[in-house]
Amino acid sequence: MTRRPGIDEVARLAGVSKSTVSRVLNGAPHVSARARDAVRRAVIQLDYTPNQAARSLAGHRANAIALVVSEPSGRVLADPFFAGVMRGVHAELTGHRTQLVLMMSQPGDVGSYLTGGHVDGALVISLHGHDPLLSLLHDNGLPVVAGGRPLAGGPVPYVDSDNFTGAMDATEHLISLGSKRIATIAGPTDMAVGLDRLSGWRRAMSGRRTDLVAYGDFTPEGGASAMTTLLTRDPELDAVFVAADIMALGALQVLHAHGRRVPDDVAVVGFDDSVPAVPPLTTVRQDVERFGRMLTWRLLAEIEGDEGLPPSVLLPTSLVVRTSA
Amino acid sequence: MTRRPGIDEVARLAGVSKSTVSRVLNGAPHVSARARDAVRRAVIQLDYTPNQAARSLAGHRANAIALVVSEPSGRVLADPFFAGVMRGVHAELTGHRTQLVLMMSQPGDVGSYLTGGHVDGALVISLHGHDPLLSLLHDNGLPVVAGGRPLAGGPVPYVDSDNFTGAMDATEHLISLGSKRIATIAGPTDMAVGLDRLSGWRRAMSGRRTDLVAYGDFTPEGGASAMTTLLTRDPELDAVFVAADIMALGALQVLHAHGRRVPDDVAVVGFDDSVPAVPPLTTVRQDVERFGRMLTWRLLAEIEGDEGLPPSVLLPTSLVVRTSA
DNA sequence: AAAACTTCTGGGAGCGCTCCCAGAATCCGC
DNA sequence: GCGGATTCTGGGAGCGCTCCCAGAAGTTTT
Repeated sequence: MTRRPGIDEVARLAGVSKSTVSRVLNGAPHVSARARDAVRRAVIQLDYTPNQAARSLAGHRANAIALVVSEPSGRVLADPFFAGVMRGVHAELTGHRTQLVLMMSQPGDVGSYLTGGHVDGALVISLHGHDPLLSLLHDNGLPVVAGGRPLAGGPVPYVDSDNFTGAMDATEHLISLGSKRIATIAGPTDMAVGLDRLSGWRRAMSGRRTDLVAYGDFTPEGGASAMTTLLTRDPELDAVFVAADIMALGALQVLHAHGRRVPDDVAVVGFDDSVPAVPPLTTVRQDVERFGRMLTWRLLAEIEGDEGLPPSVLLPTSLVVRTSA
Repeated sequence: MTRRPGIDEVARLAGVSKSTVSRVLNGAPHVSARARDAVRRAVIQLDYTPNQAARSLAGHRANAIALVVSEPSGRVLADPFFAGVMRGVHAELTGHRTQLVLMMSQPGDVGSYLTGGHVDGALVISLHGHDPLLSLLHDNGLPVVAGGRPLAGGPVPYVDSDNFTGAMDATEHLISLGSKRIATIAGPTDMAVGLDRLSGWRRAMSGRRTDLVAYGDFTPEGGASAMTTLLTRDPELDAVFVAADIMALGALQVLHAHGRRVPDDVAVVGFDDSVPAVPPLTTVRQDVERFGRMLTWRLLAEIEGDEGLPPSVLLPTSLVVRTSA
């Protein structure tokens, strides 16, 4: 490993001072074209890369943001939703010389690291219940944006999909198909995404029986056991709104095992448009990559201290009709 | 944002010198119990967190490793395989005060950042063809471990699943079931994982016709179009070994659309044991979390400069028989 | 009891940048 | 043409740590 050149070697080669090299590197004003070119050439010739550590130390900036997955189990990592968000985050980050540091938070352990100035801001997703992480970070002055509305409320801006409307649309579609006994497999009740999709279902179901509710945890297994419960409670049910495609996968397996044909016997609508299934799922699409980009854009703006930002953003969803309903 | 306490404030409060505080923080020897306790108390009282930037700068250590996803498309992020690996990586990292920096590499852009001393080592996964990234990093003296055997060979240690044997087992299972016309949907030919699984199929098929091969790119869509091709080439085929569950999902959709029952008309075996499907897939299981842990352990050992390490590791696979074959 | 270690401790020189300040060069208006 | 504003440039003081060195304190050996 050959020693890396430092900024003064670049300065020497370019025939200018460290200060000028620094200015060029950071795109600061007040640099003559001649100096700029000389520095650029020297940088290339030496294959110079600035040392991030020194930069952070001197510049009081970490040049990194954290993506905090507030879920000990790591369940969310396996979720296609998360993968899409991450792609979006990454897309928005390119060109910003900002690194992405991934953290999985076991409640209580991550706070001091984050507020310790190691990152310039944090994206927190998959937040459960009244996790104090968000307010902890916010109170410490760290720019934070939540992915998904935080149940606890509070001053932290968030980006979310319009889960309520999406769920309502999905359920209305089921109703328009003539389904009579419409059940739902809802998400966890300690997350807004679970609650909101359930509310959407309830809203669309007003005037009908709304007792066919079972809960899953956004895993295929959870969807499967919820489906089993529902089938026991009402063997005659003829439709299910499943609050996540990933749970629908499990539900479909159970339905199949119980000899129900989809959509003939039981119509199924999912949410997310994230997985291919047999039969292809009618589902509510959300643009997860856009979600990730929005999240990141919002955080970077927060870090820059931009004014007049929307406190929070709600992204639209759309129903995609395929064969499962 | 209140100013963070520095190491000298801790030193003052504990009544010792900066040097001693530093020793305690880094678990260095030659510190009296009295001094150690005093420092520990001061750290807690001040809620002190060391500044990583300063630490890296002074210590010539970044305290971070990179997980490089060598795939511009970001396809791999949506793969459950990747999610599992990441969980493993994270699990192995806890307790190592080492951060995980995620990078997606567009060929050529990542090298200089990585060799620039911003990370202590790199995990490179989803490597295609003869991507020079690996040798670039290695030649620059950066500890690297590849996830999946690099096609280009070379001196870089890797961790891989025993794809060859797994594929062979899967195919032999199909043969033992009495299938006569066994096709395969193989992975990309510019990745060892694609090649090795294909070789396993070929090996098991020796003595039979091996022309029923179509290629996919480890996406459901790729699996679907490969299945369509195969069905056109031989409408009578009665079994398929699909080199990834995620592709099997697409293949299943196509089989269903073409009126083929699984497993009655066409038996299907997948690889990865990563997705629930209808019908439940017979597949080759690999322990992806273990894969990630192994990868990380190997890299950390490499960074520590441990001697006598196995150059590479091959993890076993096992056939899980369910209903699709 | 002195010599020779060993354990512990503090001082202080960097690590490679950024950014403030002050000075040099260049520009402008009247 | 000359003062004043403006653009450019270099010097150098940190940023908050680690780690080397040398000295103090304590232990063992001869």
